[in-house]
This record gives sequence, C-alpha cells and structure tokens, in this order.
Amino acid sequence: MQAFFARHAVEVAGELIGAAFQVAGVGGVIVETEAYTDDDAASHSHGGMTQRNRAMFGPPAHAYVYRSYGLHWCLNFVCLPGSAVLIRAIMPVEGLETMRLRRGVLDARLLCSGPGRLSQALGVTGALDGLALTQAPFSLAIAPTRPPLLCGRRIGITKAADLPRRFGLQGSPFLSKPF
DNA sequence: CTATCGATTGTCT
DNA sequence: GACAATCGATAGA
Repeated sequence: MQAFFARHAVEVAGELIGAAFQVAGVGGVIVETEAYTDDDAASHSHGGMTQRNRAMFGPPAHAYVYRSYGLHWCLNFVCLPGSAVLIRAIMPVEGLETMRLRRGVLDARLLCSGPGRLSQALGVTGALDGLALTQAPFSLAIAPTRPPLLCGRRIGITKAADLPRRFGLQGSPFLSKPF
C-alpha cells in the first residue's frame, strides 16, 4: 500500500478509480478523483508546508482532511511528499442506511457524489487528518483490473484550471459532474 | 437542463 | 481582510 502511494499523484489518481474504500464499514467504490502536486498553483501544498496542509508533507498512504468553505470536509490520500489525491465521488455500496441518515437524502446518487457529500456520508472529519489509510477506521483495496477511465479538468478551482488532472469511471451515474 | 447566489469559518497575507 | 479543491435552493429556459 505504501509503495502504491509513493508515486506521482496523477498516476495514483487514475489507478484509484475502481478501488473499494470504507470508513468504519461505510463506503463503496471510488469513481472520481483529482490530483494535486506541490508544483501546481491549485494545490494547498503549493508554497510549502503550513499548519493546515502538514499531512500532505507526511508519509504516503495517509489521509489529508481539510475544511472547505468553512463547512464541508474534504478527504485526500497523500502520495509523494507535497502531493495528494482528492477523493471526489464514490459509488455507495456498504452502509446505505447510515449514509442516508447522515446526509438526510434518499437518492443514492446524492449520497457520495462530491467531496463534501462523500465526507458527510462516510463520517470523515478533521479527526481523521494524518491517519494511516492502512489502519482502522479505514479500509482500502485497489481495483484488481483497470476500468475504462475519463480524464478532464478539475472542478471548483481558479488556478491551473486547465490541467487534465481529474479522473472518473466511464459511464458511472455517481460522478459529481459530467466530464 | 443551466445559471446564480448565499451560507459559513478556517487559513493565510 | 480576502478568499476558498462545496452544496443546496431557487429562478428561468
């Protein structure tokens, strides 16, 4: 697992599509990711380590969790130092009822289709920042085969917005936005 | 379907 | 003091 993440974030982001991921038994299949590196003006790590982004400079295969717009939590997987992959959408498989309770919506497509939604559905908060993905409450299994991928521009950023660093599972109805 | 806008607060300059 | 790796509601085509 350590070796899988100790690589360029763009490479890892594509290969995470199709992986099975759970937090305390609640989760599903990763269908959308984005890559952020320290030479990328859109990345939190651009400009060096701060109190917030310190996990991005820690060991690979750990979680980087930050708060977005003052109210949403977003989950990343740390790759090489200063880089990470943002988990943007999951196909819900385990713990559907728990997700519905946490999210307050019934439609399965609205449970985990977006970084903030996904974090709320899986119970991800700042308490998990810096924790190893190889230990509880996390469970992660990389996809045995490479599924058909989509690639496009990242969502919701203003800097380096044209870079093709967003990846998705082709044909999935659980993407946060079309490619 | 697309477009726009307000909520809400930690973080960094 | 400005801004942000978002979301949900609402208005209009």
